[in-house]
Amino acid sequence: MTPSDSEHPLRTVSYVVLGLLEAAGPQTSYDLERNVEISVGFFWPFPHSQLYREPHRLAVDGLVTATRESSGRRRTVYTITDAGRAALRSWLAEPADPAQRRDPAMLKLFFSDASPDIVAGLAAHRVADLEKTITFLEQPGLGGPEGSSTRRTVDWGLSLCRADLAFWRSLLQDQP
Amino acid sequence: MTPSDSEHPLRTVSYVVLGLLEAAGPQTSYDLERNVEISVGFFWPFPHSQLYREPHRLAVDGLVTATRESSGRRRTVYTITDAGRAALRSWLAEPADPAQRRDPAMLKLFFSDASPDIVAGLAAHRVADLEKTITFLEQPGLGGPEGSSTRRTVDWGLSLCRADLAFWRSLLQDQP
DNA sequence: TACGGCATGTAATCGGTTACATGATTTA
DNA sequence: TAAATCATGTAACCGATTACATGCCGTA
Repeated sequence: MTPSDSEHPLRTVSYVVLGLLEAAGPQTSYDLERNVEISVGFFWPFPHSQLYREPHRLAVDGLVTATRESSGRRRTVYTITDAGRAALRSWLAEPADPAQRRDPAMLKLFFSDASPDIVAGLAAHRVADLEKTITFLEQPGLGGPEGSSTRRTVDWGLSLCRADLAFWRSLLQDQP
Repeated sequence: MTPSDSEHPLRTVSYVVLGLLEAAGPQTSYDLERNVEISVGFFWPFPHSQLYREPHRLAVDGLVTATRESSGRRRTVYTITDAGRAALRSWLAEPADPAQRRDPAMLKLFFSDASPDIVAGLAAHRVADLEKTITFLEQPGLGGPEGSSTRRTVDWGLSLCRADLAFWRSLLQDQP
């Protein structure tokens, strides 16, 4: 075992950084932020400060290299290393942890017996939000070419949003 | 404004505690843990330590009362107060924050271009997990009577899991 | 009455989030 | 050239999670 690996345990954000560097080439933290925003961040948001701190950590462990511009904005461009690629692939090969859903509206519905009159408004808001999201995801060309991984992500988002929408709509019908 | 309210800002877990105390009556932290486990926790898990610390905080602000047994396990039973009920209802009436989804499997799929051969295994695991979950949720009588809020929660979980399952299954078919 | 597991609680770490701070480009 | 916004980064707080620690209770 080389001394460069096995330092800090990696978290989800680590693999997001590694994955984006692998998929879209060397980037600054700002580039990462932009790429997250239009892809992963849509269903797994990070505050931007994580995208500044995390690559720095990865550099310490040798999973990325950092080169800082000597003039101008002196920004840092990160590049994935072979060790980084290995870590990424190893993570990809592990079984995935179970999914979590955090839906405050659902929570309120669950406790709505304490004031049943809120259900209609809750559902109406949820329906409007989901319709907006679905419209966004249905933009032609959003996910890229058929069969690409970004396209699959969008399709997945769409099907889950539609199921969610159907639920809240049926709730509206049941108690108008 | 009385001095007892308006202290700490409340978080999601606060309302889960208040909601459970309102719905299921006075409880100990352990009772809360059990109730979370079979309901809310199914889609919004908390570590048990939160269910010990949070009611304590709520007691400080007068949203619950705490009575400690003087013998035996000396456990603390919490009861929601009128102020607590008011806080709960006020939260219920506010518009809900948008839902978040955290799905590590989806993340791996998104980055799977770095090693495409993992997709089949990923999908297979996901399908198996989702089938197990769905079987669990389909247990007759799990959600309680038709039209109850727990029942609606279960129905919602079912429809989302089914949409998720359909997605991963179609992925398996596309690339066997 | 001894033992094992259930129940109860607390302490400390670790990471996410918020907030601040500054410099570089662009545009009016 | 001044103002506004974009880009870049850092620091501190706060809460969630992990881990520990202990005591009660049922059972053998």
